[in-house]
Amino acid sequence: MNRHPDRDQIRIESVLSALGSPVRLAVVRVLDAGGEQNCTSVLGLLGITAKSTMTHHWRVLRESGVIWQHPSGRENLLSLRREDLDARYPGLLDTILAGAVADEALATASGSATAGALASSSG
Amino acid sequence: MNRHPDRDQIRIESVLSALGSPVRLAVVRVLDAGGEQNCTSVLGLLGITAKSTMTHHWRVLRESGVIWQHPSGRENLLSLRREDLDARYPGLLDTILAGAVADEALATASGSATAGALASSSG
DNA sequence: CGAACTGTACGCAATACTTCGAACATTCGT
DNA sequence: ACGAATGTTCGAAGTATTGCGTACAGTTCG
Repeated sequence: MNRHPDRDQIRIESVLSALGSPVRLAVVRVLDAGGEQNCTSVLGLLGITAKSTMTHHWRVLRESGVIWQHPSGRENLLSLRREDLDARYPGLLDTILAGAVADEALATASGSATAGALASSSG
Repeated sequence: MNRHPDRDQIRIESVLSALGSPVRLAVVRVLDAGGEQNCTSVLGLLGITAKSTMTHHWRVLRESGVIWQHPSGRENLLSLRREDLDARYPGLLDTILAGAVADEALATASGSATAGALASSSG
């Protein structure tokens, strides 16, 4: 049921497409900062209210090879596939993550309300 | 008329979203390998037949800050915004480009017909 | 077993993306 | 001015994405 792609099945187009969404990029940032978490935890840090909406995004991130998703008890733990992504595309994840931070610095300069959510998760 | 974003206006989400499309990623690879070219040249290397379709993609790439597009005579020359992208997201472009090559190596192992188009442009 | 908790599956509506053809604007060569 | 070449703009069709609510499945605790 998990449908994780093999490491060699991961494609850059799918990864970029998955991370091209503000919601999913935010998810990745949360996972990078906070490590393995359950769906509700990540959901709480975003502006999405419906769980079914996020189930869709987990799916996109999972099937593109960006995240692991493995059940633990009644929870479904999410984590970054760092090892695989770094192996296939060295530096990509860090560059994108750093880019998101850089973007935020410019966005806050213009005045953005949603920018604070991720900034607070790093402290 | 060209609607190029300023360097500080570029956002990683837009860049990733733009490059998440197979067609546009291929365009970027062609521009990286072949330098400044006109639309028809790039169009010829892809499987798209309609010029109006590519006009849409130029627009996406241009407005996301990935390419420059400047008229020269009756042509419209396309080129990568390497300096700006490298300044905003150091290493991102090279990593993605390298990732596309790496993907192709795995894709050709499985047998892909479209893979050859880009491989030949790097020689 | 039954209740609460966590997350998925399905269907639906709104929106965006992708692609194309036809018509138009601009430039170059004569 | 005329014709060829290069792209853009517009309108339209097909497809994909996004987000939500409801219903459902599995786990934990009493």
